[in-house]
Amino acid sequence: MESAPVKASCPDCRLSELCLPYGLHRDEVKQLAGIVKNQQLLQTDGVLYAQGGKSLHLYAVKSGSFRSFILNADGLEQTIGFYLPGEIMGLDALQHGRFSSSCVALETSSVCELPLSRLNSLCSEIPGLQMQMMRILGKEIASDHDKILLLGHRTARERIATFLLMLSRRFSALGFSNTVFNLSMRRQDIANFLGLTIETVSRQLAELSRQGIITVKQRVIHINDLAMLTLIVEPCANQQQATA
Amino acid sequence: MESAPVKASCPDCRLSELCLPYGLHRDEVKQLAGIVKNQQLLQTDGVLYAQGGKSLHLYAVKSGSFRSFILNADGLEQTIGFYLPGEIMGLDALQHGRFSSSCVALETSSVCELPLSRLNSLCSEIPGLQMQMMRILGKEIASDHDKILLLGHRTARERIATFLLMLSRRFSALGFSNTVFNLSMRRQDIANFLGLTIETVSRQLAELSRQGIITVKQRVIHINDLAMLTLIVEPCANQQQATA
DNA sequence: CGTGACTTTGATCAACTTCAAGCTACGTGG
DNA sequence: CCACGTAGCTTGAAGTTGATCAAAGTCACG
Repeated sequence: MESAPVKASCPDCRLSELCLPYGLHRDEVKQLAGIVKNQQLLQTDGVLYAQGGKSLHLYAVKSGSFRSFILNADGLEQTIGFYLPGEIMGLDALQHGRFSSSCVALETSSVCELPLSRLNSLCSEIPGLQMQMMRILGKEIASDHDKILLLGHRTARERIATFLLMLSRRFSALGFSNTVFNLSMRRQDIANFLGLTIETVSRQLAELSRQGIITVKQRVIHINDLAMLTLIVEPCANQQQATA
Repeated sequence: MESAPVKASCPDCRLSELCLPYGLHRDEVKQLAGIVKNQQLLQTDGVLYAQGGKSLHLYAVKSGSFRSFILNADGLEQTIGFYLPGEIMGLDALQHGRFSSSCVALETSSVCELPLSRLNSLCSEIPGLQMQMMRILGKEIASDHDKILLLGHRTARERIATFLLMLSRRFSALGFSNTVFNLSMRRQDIANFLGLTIETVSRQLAELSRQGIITVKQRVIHINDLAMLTLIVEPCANQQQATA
């Protein structure tokens, strides 16, 4: 399916502008590439790291996608987020050196390993890298806040719409289509992420489909009316548009 | 009520072990204190920073408490979190240099201002400070994940119990009682934070009170049965305890 | 072609919201 | 010192949304 892991090479990686090297000079990127360990390849459901485990690395998604989740006291999962190429995983372990969540591959995927100790040293040497680390951490925090917003005060319909738009934007940033994409996660994962049941997710997707806003064919989503989907997420923008 | 802002002095601050100076050597703490700007004093509802505003500082709570929230597209608030003394605010602006949330004082409160530029430089010089920054950011992320967990799959009763326990632990860490404390936030803020309505919050508090688990007198909460409150949050711990 | 995982659809039910009214504490001015 | 007004909180009754329970449908893969 894929050859043995190759030595990572940030300067040649097409994701470098979305990933850790963003904003660094050419020679600094090379320095960074020097500490990146060989890529690790995972099959579907392969565990990248497990809650409670010791953290020695951060991980950058090289290809494929991942799902992170927390096991609560009852042993039930709460999906915390999905990771696409260029995104950094394992940040929640920076607090105590142990992962407070688990992370599994949703499909055949690969990651670049970033040893924390060497990354920390390099941050001291390269101010731009430290800046970028801060940006990435700030982004993770801001994105978690969006999730809190999503789960706090949104209807099932709004949650689904937000979820689809969120993916649309991220695929778009990766250079893929923002209207046609393939969900790598199961309905169960979506439901769990959105704080809903699979039945509700299924019904809401069916409803959006019935209204012609999207077309659903298994895991393939086709967004027919991006504007309408946006209106669902921002009801009051409706009025604003009416006056504009 | 309080005298004019005084020059911050981390080495003498009783919060230093909970705040940014944690883990630093004596002389490093002094260096840090050197960049901390004068404290800023805010009255109830005073705005520390506003969503969209440019970020030049991080803020550490010196006294009092704060509430951060996001205004969504409809103009409705979602409370993201509450901050107690020693906690760092303004981290979500690290992404783009602009605040993605607003922050207001819940009571007469004071903060220490940490200029980002000087903090960054100092991080390069003091590895321990950079470590602590990472820890603080990791903690923020982990705590946001707990909030996602809370909002995703919890009943109203479990949310209230979790909220009370969360405050109990934080007050305890500050050296205050973990069973008797004063809520600085209104019911509206609690409801909004937990993704509920004020009526539901009121009813759940009344129910817990009726069962003798807590006593509510306006904003004063008395936890009578901490173990029972914990059981509400971790239903299956019930069974585990039964076998132990 | 059959098995199992995943998904969809339908009917019923419970939890939480909404709407409405009354209560409590607190501050202000007469 | 007390009447009044207001903001915040509580309580009750009715209404919705999404969960739960149950069954059938679809797809992938051996």
